[in-house]
Amino acid sequence: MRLSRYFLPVLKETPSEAQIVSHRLMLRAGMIKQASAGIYSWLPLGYKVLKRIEQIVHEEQIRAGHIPMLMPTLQSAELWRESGRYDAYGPEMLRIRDRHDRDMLYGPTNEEMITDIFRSHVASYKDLPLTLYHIQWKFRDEVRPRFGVMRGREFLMKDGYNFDLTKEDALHAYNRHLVSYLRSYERMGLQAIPMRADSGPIGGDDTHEFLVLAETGESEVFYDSQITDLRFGDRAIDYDSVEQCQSVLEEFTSRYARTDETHDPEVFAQIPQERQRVARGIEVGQIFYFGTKYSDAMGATVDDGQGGKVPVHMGSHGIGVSRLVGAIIEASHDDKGIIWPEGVTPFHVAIVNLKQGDAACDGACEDLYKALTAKGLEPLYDDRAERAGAKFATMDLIGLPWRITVGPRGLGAGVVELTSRKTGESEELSPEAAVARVAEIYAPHR
RNA sequence: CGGAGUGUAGCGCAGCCUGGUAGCGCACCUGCUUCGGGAGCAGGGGGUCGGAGGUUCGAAUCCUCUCACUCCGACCA
Repeated sequence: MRLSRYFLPVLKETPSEAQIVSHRLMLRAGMIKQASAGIYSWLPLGYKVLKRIEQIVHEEQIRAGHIPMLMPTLQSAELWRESGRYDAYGPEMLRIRDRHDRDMLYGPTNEEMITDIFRSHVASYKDLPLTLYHIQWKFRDEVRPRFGVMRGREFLMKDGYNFDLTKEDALHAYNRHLVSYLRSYERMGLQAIPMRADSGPIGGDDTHEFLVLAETGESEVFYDSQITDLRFGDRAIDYDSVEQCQSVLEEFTSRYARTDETHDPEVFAQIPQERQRVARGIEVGQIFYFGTKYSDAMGATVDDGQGGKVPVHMGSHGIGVSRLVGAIIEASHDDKGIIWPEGVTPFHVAIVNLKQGDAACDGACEDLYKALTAKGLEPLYDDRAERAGAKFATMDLIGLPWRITVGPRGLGAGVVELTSRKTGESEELSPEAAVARVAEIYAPHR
């Protein structure tokens, strides 16, 4: 993409409504524009990041054997009356009446709808296990939306639902989700710690929340410092293996890690003092096992193969996709702007032309652009007639992890400069070597 | 939902108390100079001061109502 033809409305000054760094940077980098309280338009740059995150979530869910689909944003109140949640959910649910006076709602979640789909089409234990998911906009009419996309009213969420014959099978689904979530967050350059949590309005017995540590997090968290040394890494995992998934769960949940909702000071005190940590975190996902709560209420049963019908065991699992955009920025920025992890960056590499209009510089940039594109990379080429400082400031703000700087001085010596946004370190390379180097950097991310 | 605020150019703000030609910085347009970390000078365009009603010769300014948004707290992917 050539910056002169892109739509990137960056701001030099910080809009006054933004309090936390991710919100400020998203506004300044031209990623979002507020439409009304807690509701945002995603401008091109923000949209790109959102799509990258969504793509990672899809890939990891599919890898785990979960099946993508799409349910609507608007739902009929009927299903919610059946489960008993139409009244129970309260004013957070946005209720709408259509022209025929039918009660509708903008879905805050989809347990009812998915259970309805399931019971319509699945009647036998032979069709289990089954895990369906979608990534769709949700609406929760928060009393007080704030922090930009971190606590919006409309938000994009991946929500998945597993259907299993037995509790054991459903707990395997729970573990499978935990593993797939760990992988997903790591691909996004994040460390998200599973913490024992409270089930809230979804209901259920077993639940973990995934939290990204950040000073601006909304939840107070308590953990054993050993947990932050854990990495899932690129280990091979067989998602069908009960043992493997179980052992990952044990590895990542055996140490103390809880939110303030479930924090137990007595247990916490048993951790060696030097390993006790109190911090703040951002919730970026949650997994639940809730047994037969919805299948009982809504009659989702299967033949058990022995002449009887049994309600299926279910769980639901969510990743806050739009919230992750903010969470990643909270976890990765400096005073100049955003620093995108390679896995989610909107463009792979910046090309900064220091002397626009100079035949040698323009030509070298064009060649770089073509060569990078040919490698399947997406460069953002700053071809504006701006001064060097302005171009650097823009690129630092929007946070592309790598920048190739092309100027007459370097070109005279046959080199361009490859700079890491994160470390600020530069190396001088021939244009060909720079392209090869960038391709190599991104190889593990594609 | 309790408490506190704010709405004036695309963004950041001043003006309001004490009514009298709507202003500053950034951004934008034109020209010249500049050109490896948000350039300088000169010129220029852009506002029914959130909305409605009222008081007044006259309202951004005073009064009433209303809408929107933000912040603190309690609640939540």
